[in-house]
Amino acid sequence: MPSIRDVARLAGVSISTVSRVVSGSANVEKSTRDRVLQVVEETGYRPNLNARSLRSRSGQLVGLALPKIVHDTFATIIHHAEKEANRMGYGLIIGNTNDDPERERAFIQDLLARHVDAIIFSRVSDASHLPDRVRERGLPIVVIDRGIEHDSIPSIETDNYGAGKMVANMFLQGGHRRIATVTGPQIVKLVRDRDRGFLETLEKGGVTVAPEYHVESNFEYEGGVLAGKQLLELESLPTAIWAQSDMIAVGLLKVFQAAGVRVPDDVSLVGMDNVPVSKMVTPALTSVDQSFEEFCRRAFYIIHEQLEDPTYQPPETLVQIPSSIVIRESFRNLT
Amino acid sequence: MPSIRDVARLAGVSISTVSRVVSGSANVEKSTRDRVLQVVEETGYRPNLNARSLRSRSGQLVGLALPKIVHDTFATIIHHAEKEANRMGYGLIIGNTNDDPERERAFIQDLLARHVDAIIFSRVSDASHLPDRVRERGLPIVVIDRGIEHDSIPSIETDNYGAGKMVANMFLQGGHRRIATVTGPQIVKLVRDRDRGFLETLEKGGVTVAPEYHVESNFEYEGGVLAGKQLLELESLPTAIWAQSDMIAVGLLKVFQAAGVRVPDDVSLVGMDNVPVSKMVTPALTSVDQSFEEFCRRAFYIIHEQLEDPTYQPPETLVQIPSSIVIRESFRNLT
DNA sequence: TTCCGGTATGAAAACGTTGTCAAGTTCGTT
DNA sequence: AACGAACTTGACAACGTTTTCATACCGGAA
Repeated sequence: MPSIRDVARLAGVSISTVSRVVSGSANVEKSTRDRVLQVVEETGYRPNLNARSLRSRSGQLVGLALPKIVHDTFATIIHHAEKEANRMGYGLIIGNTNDDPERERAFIQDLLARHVDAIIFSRVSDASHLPDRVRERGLPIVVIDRGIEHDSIPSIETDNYGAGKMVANMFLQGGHRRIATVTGPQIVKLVRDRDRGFLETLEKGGVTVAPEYHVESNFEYEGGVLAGKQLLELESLPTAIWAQSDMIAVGLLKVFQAAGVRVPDDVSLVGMDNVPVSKMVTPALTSVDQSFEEFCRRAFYIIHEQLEDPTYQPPETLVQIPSSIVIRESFRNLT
Repeated sequence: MPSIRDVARLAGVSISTVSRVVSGSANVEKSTRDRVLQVVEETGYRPNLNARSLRSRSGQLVGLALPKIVHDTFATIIHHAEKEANRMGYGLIIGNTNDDPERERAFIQDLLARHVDAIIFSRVSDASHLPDRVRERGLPIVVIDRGIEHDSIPSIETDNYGAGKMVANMFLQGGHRRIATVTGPQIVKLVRDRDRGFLETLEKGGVTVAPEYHVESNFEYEGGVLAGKQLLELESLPTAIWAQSDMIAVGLLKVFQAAGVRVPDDVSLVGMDNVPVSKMVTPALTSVDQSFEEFCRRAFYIIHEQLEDPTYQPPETLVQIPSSIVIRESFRNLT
C-alpha cells in the first residue's frame, strides 16, 4: 500500500503538494498536478483514511444504529442508508442494538472511539439519554423512524397521525362500521400517534372502535398471530382491520386462513410498511407505504449540512414525511 | 473526548504507562495500574481507534461486501456477522455491491483505504479477481455463501450437492415421479451443484426430470412468478417441485393459488433458505435450511486465526456446511 | 561491598495525513 | 527600476497511538 510519501518521491515533489493535489484544494500548477495525478494513477495510491481522520477529524464514516436487522423495515433502511452514504462518499458502519440499552451504549461508545463523522439512530429506547451524550461530543446525530421529542436533535418520521387518518377515511368510505385495529406497543409514541389519527377520524365519521376490537400487540408476525387468535374468539369479527405493521397483518391473515375466514370477503385487512412480503401473500396486502428512502435522504442531507457548517440547524427539529396507501387485494368496499 | 495524554497527566504517569495499562499487556505495578484504571473510569477514556490503527495496523474493523441488502438471506448474514463481529470486538462496515463489478471494486478500494483488518465477501462476481488483489495486500479474506475455486482463499458454503440429494430423496420416498425444479441462474456454481445433486439422485432412483420441468430462473420472487406461469402452460403439472430459493417458491405458490392449483394437494412445493416468510405463507413452506450463523462463525474464526498468525491456513480451503430440511405444510407424500 | 538480572517506568520515534507558515517566483503597476 | 500582490511550493508541527530503547530501581548472589 503506497503512502503519500512514496507518491511524493516518485513525482519529485513534496508531501504537501501531493496532499494538495489529492484533496483537490489549493493552487497548484497544472504541470505538477498532472505529474502527481499520473503517479497516483500508476501506484494506485489511496489516502489512508485513518490518518486523515486522525489529523483532520473527518474519516468519511457514519454510524447507523438499528434495533434489529433481520426485519424488512430495517433491511430497507440499511439499503437506502448505504445508497445515500455511498452517493455522498461516506462509509457506513452498522450496529444492532437489539433494543437493549446496554448494547446501544456499547455501540455508541465504539462509534465515538472510531471518531465517526455522524450517527444515525433508528429508534432509541425512549428513555435513553444517549443522543444527548453524542450531542455533547459535537457530533451530528439524526434519529429516524421513531422520533424523539427533543429541542435540538432532529428526528425524521412518518406522519403517523396522518397515516391513521388516511386508513380511517378509507374504511369509512368503504362503508365499514365494525372496525378493529391491532397496534404495536402503546409505550411507543408512533403507535399512539397512529392510533389517535385512526380513532379520532373514525369517531368523526360516527364510528367507535369497541374495546375488544382495539388490541395491542408487538410489530412482529407472532404478535399478529396472537392478536388474530384473540379476535377469532370474539362473538363476531369486524369487517375491517388495520394492522400497524405488515408483519402483524400477515400473522392475522395466516390464522384467519387457518380458521376458514376469507380475506377480504369476510374481513378486510390493511397493513403498514409496504414491505416486499405484502405483495407475495395471497391475497396481496393493501398497505401503508412509508418512504424510508426519503428518511435516509433527509437524514444524510442534514448530516452533510451540519458537517459543512456546525452551526447549521434544520428548519424544523421534527420532520414528518407523508405516507400513501398501496392498494392490493386484501381490502374491499362493503357497498 | 479525553486522550491518552489527559489520562496520563491526571494519573501522574507517562503516556507509555497508560498505553500499557489499557492494552493490558506488559509489566506494570498494581498500584499504578489501579490509579490509571480509575482515571480511565472517571474520564470515560476510550482509545482513538484511528490512531491505533494507524500505528499498529489493527483497527478492529472488518468489511462485509454483499450483493444485495433487502433480501432475507443477506439480512440474515448481516445479522449473524454483526453478532460475531461484536462478540470478537470488531466493528463491521457493510457495502452493497449490487452484483456490479464496478461497485465491488470501489467498495474494496474503500475498505483498503480504511485499512480494515479483514474482508468477508458474500458472493463475488465469479469473474472477479478482486480477492487476489486483496490477498496481495496481505489481508485475510473469506468468501461465504458462494464459494470460489481458489487455492488460497477460503470459501464457506452450503453443501449444495448434498442439499439437492436430500430433497431428491425426500421426493422419491414420498412416491413422487413427475418432478420439476426451478433453479437459479446456471452460471452460478452453487446452482449447478444443487442441480447435479438433485438430478443425479433422482436418476439413481429411476426418475428423469423432463426438460420442460427443468426451468432456469433467478432467485427472486419475480423469477418464481414467471417460472410458475411457464409451468402452468404445460399439458400437466408435476406432482412435486423443488425451488432453489424460498422467494422462488413463494412466487410459484402465488401464481398457483391464483390459478386454483392447490398446494400441496395438487402439487408439493419445497423451497430453500428457510427465510422468515416461509412460515408466514399459507401453506407454510417446507424448506432447506442453510446455517448462515455457522457461515459467519467460521468466517470470523478463520479471520481471527489469520490475524493472530498470518501464516495460518485453514485446513481446507473450501468448507461445506451441511444443510437440513424443515418440514412444514407445502409437501406431502403421494403414497 | 560490588555486580547482575529482573522489573517498573519514561522519552522519543514512528504511523500517514493535513494545515500553517515562510520562502521563492512571477508578473503587473507605478 | 522598484515594489507589491498573487501564486506556487516545501518544511515542519501536529493528531493519538504503540513500540522500541534507555534508565532507574530493587534485591540477591558472589
